[in-house]
Amino acid sequence: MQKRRATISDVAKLAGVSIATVSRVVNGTAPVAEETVQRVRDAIATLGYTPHAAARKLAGRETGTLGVLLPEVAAEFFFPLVRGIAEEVRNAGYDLLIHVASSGQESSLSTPLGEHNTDGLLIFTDRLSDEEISRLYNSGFPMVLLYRSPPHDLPIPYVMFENKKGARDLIDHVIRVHGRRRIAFLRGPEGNEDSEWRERGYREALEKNGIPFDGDLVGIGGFDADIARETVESWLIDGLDFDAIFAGDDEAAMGVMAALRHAGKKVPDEVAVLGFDDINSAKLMAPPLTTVRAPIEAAAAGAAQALLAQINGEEPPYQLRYPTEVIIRQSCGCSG
Amino acid sequence: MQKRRATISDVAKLAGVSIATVSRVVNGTAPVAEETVQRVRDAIATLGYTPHAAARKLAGRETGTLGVLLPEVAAEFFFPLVRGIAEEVRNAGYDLLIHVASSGQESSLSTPLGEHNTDGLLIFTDRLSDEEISRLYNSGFPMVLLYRSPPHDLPIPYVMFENKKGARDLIDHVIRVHGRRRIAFLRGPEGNEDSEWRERGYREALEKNGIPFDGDLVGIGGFDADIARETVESWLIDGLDFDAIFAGDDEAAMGVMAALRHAGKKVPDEVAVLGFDDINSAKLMAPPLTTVRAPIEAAAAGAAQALLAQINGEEPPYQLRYPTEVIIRQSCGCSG
DNA sequence: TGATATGATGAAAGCGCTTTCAGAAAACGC
DNA sequence: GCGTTTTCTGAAAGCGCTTTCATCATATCA
Repeated sequence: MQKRRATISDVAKLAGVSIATVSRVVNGTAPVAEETVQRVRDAIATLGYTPHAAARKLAGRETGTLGVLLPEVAAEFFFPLVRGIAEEVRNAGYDLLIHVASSGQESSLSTPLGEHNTDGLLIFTDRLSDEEISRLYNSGFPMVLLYRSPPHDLPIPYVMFENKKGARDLIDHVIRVHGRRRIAFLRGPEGNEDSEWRERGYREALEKNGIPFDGDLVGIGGFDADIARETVESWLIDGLDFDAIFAGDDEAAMGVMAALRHAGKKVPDEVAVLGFDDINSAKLMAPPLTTVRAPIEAAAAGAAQALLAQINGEEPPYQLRYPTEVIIRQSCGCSG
Repeated sequence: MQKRRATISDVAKLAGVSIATVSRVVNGTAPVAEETVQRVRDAIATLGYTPHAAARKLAGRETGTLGVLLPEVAAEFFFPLVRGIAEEVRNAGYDLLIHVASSGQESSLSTPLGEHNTDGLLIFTDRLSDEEISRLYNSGFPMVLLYRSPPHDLPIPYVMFENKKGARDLIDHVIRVHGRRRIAFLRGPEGNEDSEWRERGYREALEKNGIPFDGDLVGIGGFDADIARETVESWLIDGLDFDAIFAGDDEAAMGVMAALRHAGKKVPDEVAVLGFDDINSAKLMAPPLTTVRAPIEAAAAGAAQALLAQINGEEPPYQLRYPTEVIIRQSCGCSG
């Protein structure tokens, strides 16, 4: 069934030239006579020839593909991210190898990604151990980290949002404008840096406004709707007193709203709800979510560019910090 | 900076064996003396050797990677899909090459995917022309189609949901149980087969219950929250009369709810809202969305398995049809 | 014990491509 | 006109690996 696919020598034979010439017209790496080009083109067309990627990579020094390491979790957050990367990578003529790290396999980027198989790595997962990252870095492998800073203070480029400032401004708003003082906070996944910075912003805003930090008002949200929902439900059962909840991110905010709604608590009258990221559905929630806009797609594209720059031997920016912006909608108490 | 990476011959030299032997211990393709194995293992460890994927692919006959062709659009729908595929593919020891087709480039799967570069393709996009698909099929290239049937009745395996039945049952519910009769329908993207089947189910339910089909009640939703929202908003302005909206999918349902809420229409009292897919946020909407559950992840995994089977020379199932199930929540009028 | 299977290894032939390196042909310079 | 570029093209050397094929011990059998 599977007829042998055409190779470069088939094309060469048909066109009556050498394989070197075929390679040259395919890649445009050297001048070839117009007439010859035409003959080769025709041969390629009639044979339906496609260059074999592996052979190409082996012969050339680059693999022509970039890897992305993603955690297993599904989140709306991911799509702009992948889109931003894919766009940039494609424009640069690279392929994108995506590796979704399962919780099972720890730092095994053994087979798919890694030095021999990609020209560079975009790492967005805590699944890769610090050691592995150090090892890759030390071998001079190009990479950039997404939303986490490098281990051991290694000078690996990374992209981050202005989490602290965004969170601070957001909390400040709900305190100053809406007079909230019992503001709860839902932490993201264990060890998540975005979450740490957001918490710092939260604390700073509290402090700035003379509100003492209360550990009881901090729970886990895991940047996940279901987890956040459970936390809030248990708070409700415990009779915890709060008049606002900063959910950590928008996904969690969705769970928070569901819990509140289920318990008959009015948002924002009784409890203000605040998110972070401004994912697409934020504006569609009931009530529309007041949140902080993080330029996810732009940041992802920036990361890809930094990686590409690095591969091309340029000095990439060490840290890419993307500005955030408070988006006022109605869940804080403002009127639409 | 970039020190030359260790190759198989470096390992062979260090271990004092031939490269053939190294290859054998790495792949376990032939018996090797225990002592030799150990020496080779040590050499690999001290050199930090990783096999070069391209070389491996070139030498062996398989590329060891599977391609997925995805449309550019971001949807929550996507992630379970990718997860299902990634999981299956990884378990089978393959890499996953993801290609996000941009609207710009038509059917150009020229470089990244295609015959020489992957062992098989999972196609989920209308970006690939029928001709291209036929061509690939005729060259015996393994592939499976996601959520679309093959062009020209080619026997290409494909996976689909029981869209019609799900939609029919859903609409039937809202008619019989809640007495709605002016049920609007929002079509998905132009040419989308899922949407076509859902519409058929919608019409069948209408017919079965003696409700004449009314073209005015059909609008475009594009499986997209923003588009759906606009359509409903314009309906509201036009004063269109309806007491239920089947949004086509859950994303669109979210937009529908936002439009209705904005106009002060009560859901479900004045207007029932129905979705399709049962994405994660469906249960978190206000009110929780009555929808049809489509086993997206399972279907994706099934598609991957079918592709793998095909690659291994087995006869894959021609059509994989995944059952759907109506999920009653509150947006239809039922009480939680 | 001689003949034969068995186990462990190396040599070497590619896989399909890119890329020097050179040579032939054509164009140029004075 | 004859040396010198400039264009165009082919031969051939790998890229790092897998995989026969062949070889040489060693183990097994009658």
